[in-house]
Amino acid sequence: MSKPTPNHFLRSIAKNDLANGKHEYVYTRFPPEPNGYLHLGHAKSICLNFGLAEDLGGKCNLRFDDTNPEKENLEFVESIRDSVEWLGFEWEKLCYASDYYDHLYGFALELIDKGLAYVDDLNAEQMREYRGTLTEPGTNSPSRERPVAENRDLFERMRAGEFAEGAYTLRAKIDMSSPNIVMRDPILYRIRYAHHYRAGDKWCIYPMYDFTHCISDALEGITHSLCTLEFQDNRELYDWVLANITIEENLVGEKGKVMPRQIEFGRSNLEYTVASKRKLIQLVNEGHVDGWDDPRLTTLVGLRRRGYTPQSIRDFCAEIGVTKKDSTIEMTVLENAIRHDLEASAKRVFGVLMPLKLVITNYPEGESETFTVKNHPKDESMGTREIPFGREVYIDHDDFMLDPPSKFFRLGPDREVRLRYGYAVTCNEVVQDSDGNVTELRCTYDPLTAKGKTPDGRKIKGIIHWVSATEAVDAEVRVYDRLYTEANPGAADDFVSLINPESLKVFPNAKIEPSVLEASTDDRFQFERVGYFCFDSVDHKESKVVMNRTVSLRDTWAKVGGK
RNA sequence: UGGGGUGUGGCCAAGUGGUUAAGGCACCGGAUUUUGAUUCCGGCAUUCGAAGGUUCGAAUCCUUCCACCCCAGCCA
Repeated sequence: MSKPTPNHFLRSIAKNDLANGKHEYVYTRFPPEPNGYLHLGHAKSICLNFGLAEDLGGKCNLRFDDTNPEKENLEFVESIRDSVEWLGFEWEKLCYASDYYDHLYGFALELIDKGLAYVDDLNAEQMREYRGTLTEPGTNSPSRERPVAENRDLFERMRAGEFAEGAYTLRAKIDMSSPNIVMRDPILYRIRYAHHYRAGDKWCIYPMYDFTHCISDALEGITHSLCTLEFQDNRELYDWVLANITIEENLVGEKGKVMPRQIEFGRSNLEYTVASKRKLIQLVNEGHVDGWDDPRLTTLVGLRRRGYTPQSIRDFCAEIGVTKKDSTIEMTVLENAIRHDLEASAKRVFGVLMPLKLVITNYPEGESETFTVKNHPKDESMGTREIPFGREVYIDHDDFMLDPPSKFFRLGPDREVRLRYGYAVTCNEVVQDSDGNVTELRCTYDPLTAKGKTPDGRKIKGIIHWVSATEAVDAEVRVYDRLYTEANPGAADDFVSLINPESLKVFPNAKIEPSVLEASTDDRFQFERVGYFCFDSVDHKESKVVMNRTVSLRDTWAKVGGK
């Protein structure tokens, strides 16, 4: 099932760098900011960075890009670590940009001393005005020609906490008329009196991303710094910083100096989902979903709770590829990945979501039997299990119609259907309540049809699943559907109004075959003819079975118009 | 209108001047099937954003044009 390694452009670059001796090894890093939970987009980056290193015999660090204390915390760090591990990747080193604050400060001093950075007293609004526009060059700040000694003094005092937030910034002295706005004297440091979840209160100045990221890469000996397309303009600054500081050695990386190269790749979006952190926070805070791990979300914790396997997500990432253009992936690609994995690995069981009692009137009262059935139709190594059968069983409401069309291969008045692994039964009587709802079916069975046999050779097209009425386990089953009614909810003004009201259907009275109770809590099942299910990691207890539908089976009947 | 990018079937995506333009997903047929599942076979771009040009030969090279995305946070 594991696919051949896809040869995308980044892999070609890395292999080429190895082949021509530019690098002796490939060293990548996955650098999330710990300001939220990881989602599928991050999985793409994780699979890319860790996968490339794995593939080419290199290394990959997990690095927290934690330079904005106001948004970051330990809970996110732990969740991110957990998700990366869950996906099955091992980092060479666990790093934090905040561990480089001392080094970073030193490099800032170096730039000041070289006359390549200056302390500016423009406020945010003034700075915007001086920056110019997309089509007009900026103008130099009055502080731009501040003498080196004064810059150094001011910067040291910024660090010492002598100034208010926003009073000063440290800026790189590059070119206010650069066509690339990133290069118009970018801010390197800002004053923030904020507690850092890791560095505590040691600092009141914090380095900006553009200054931090390239240096972090260099310190760790990263060879290929992969990031998304929107950082393409930042690459010029990335290179500028590294070209203008002195890195004697890679302080925490491999020996020898390497100049990391930033290369960008396109993001992938999934239809019917949103990935923006802001929107996810809104969904959680306004209670539209159950939390960051709501099974309808494509956060990694959500997908995990939904029943997605790490393998399926890795396969998905391999399937969508890596290119230099942003893409929008159809939901079926993700679904195919998990179906493919679970088809091979999930144990088959019977589960009935909407139970309809079926009484076999000619089956001896008080008697019962058990059938020994395969846990997987093709994989003998998965063994067998016993399922109890008796006079009363539950079948799914969907498998009965009062007035079925001819194409409906299931049960209806006077129709015959096979109870899978058991006998053929014919429906003789339909019991309805005063509202006309079907409440019970009374059938007769043909004792000669045990175990799939039909001695007289008659064809029984319909086969349905069932569960013993006396032995079945009660369960709550949650069936999920896409969270939005439109393919690109993120583009709408009010994405909340696009939430699919049927994204969660709860079946509180489901009946499941008893063998499920013997399984471990992270086992996954195929309810035959229905879909793939797992136990809900939050609400499932021994005393109350709660299961989630990961994904349905392909259903050509539903497509024809059955449901 | 400045700069940086991208355009191959419904969605992804190989392809880097030379057989009939890989593959996956989706879709449509058909076979097998005690899951309308799986599996299996078959179909699905005379055409690569457009128009010119170079060449014996182009999705691949050149020119022009068009479309879309990103950049004016003391976020990352």
